[in-house]
Amino acid sequence: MDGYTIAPNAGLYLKDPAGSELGRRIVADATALLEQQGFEAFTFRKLAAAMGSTEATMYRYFENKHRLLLYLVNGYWAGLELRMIHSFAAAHSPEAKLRGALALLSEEAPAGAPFAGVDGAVLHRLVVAEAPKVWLTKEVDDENREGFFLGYKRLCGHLADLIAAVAPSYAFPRSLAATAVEASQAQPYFARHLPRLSDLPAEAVGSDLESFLQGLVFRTAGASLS
Amino acid sequence: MDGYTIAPNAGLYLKDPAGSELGRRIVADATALLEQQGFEAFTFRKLAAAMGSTEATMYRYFENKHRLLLYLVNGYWAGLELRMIHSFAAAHSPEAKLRGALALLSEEAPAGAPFAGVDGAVLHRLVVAEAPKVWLTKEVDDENREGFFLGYKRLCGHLADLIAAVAPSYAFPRSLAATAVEASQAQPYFARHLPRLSDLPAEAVGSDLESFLQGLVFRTAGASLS
DNA sequence: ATGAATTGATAGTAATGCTATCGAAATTTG
DNA sequence: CAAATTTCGATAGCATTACTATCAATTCAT
Repeated sequence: MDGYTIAPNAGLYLKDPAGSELGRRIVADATALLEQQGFEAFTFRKLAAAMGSTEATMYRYFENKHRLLLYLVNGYWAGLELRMIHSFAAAHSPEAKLRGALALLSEEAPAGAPFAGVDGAVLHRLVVAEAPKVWLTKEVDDENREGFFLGYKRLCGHLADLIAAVAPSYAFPRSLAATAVEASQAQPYFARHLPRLSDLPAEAVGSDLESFLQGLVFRTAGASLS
Repeated sequence: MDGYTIAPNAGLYLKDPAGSELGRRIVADATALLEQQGFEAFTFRKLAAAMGSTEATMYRYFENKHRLLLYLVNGYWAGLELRMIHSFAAAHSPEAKLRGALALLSEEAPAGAPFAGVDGAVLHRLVVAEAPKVWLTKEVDDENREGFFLGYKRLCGHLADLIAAVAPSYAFPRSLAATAVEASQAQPYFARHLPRLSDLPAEAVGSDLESFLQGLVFRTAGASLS
């Protein structure tokens, strides 16, 4: 957020949307429209119409809507990583860092949005509902080679490192980290839409989610909980 | 499989594909083509061409490709539930049942396919790669009301019941059950395509996945591992 | 054997994803 | 300040997709 920026976004756009007013409006309006319509129903035509521009212009910034979604999702993860790193400064033990990281994952309405003019809660809902579609495609391997998933991998990496630090003998720190992050996204969604798949309340999930995640990670890794 | 069948598939088709030779071929060929092309690139036209029939005929069995996918995914889960229930007969304690259930979840190439002429391993890969798309849509709530996710909810329900039996004081049995099932699907995918998100080997994931899941569930719930 | 259901064949429509061209406006550069 | 370049809006167009409709041939049930 401040000063240095983690930007694993290169290659995701044709023209950097952060570099122009129009580009920033595309990102902001796209986030809102994507969240409201869902990825399948979202089109560049609708987006252009909604912001009084044209389809061709959208294609000048992003190759297609899949890349646009990837850009947004990546920005979300990069923002989360930044806040996570920031939170590490206040913690002194790896246990405390891990606890803080899991608390961050449990926030439904992240404070600072990584994009200007984008509501953090809306972006969060968008990511929860659409992010898996970003890697569940036949192009995963190509896109992974191009570094399009670095944001997510780095976020999980921090968590995995902390788990390994807290419980050096645990055999699956990366799997556990990824599982916890996935659960932090899936559980609130299930709580709201498929409540039989969750014990969390449909709303104000935050604190329950946090204690679920803490238990999941600390106990599985074999470290005591504080 | 034998005798009584769990069939939460009503409403997913326009005409029961299990009731005709053509219908069964549609299901079998669709599974193969979906797995090979991915949901986005898959079309009823291609399917019809591949099996020497016509697009219109596909639409006589399924409203659209989303419903078809739902039908396949549901069948997969129903089949898994059946094998799980079957495995319970051999186990005597809830611990043993839970352990057996997690072992089943770790199989990459399930033995008995729920559809005639469908390779279990192919269906498994299809479900891993496409299943989340089935509930990550704007129509979740409607489709949930129509019972389209019963297969998955029941499967997770069995697991949650066992967790609750094994660790009655644990607060999040359902969340843990769903998280374990999700991880059983996501981890092999990550191992193969985004290996930094997993500690499992890219292939022959089975036994490592099983020990990861066992640890995840038993230790989180607070029961000892056998 | 006859009526009903099933399928194939073909056509057609609206929407989607994407590319191309052109000129006006804005911005940069010399 | 003028010229060159980039940016953007406007419009058109095309192949594909998702889906519906119609009709005749065939199969199936009674």
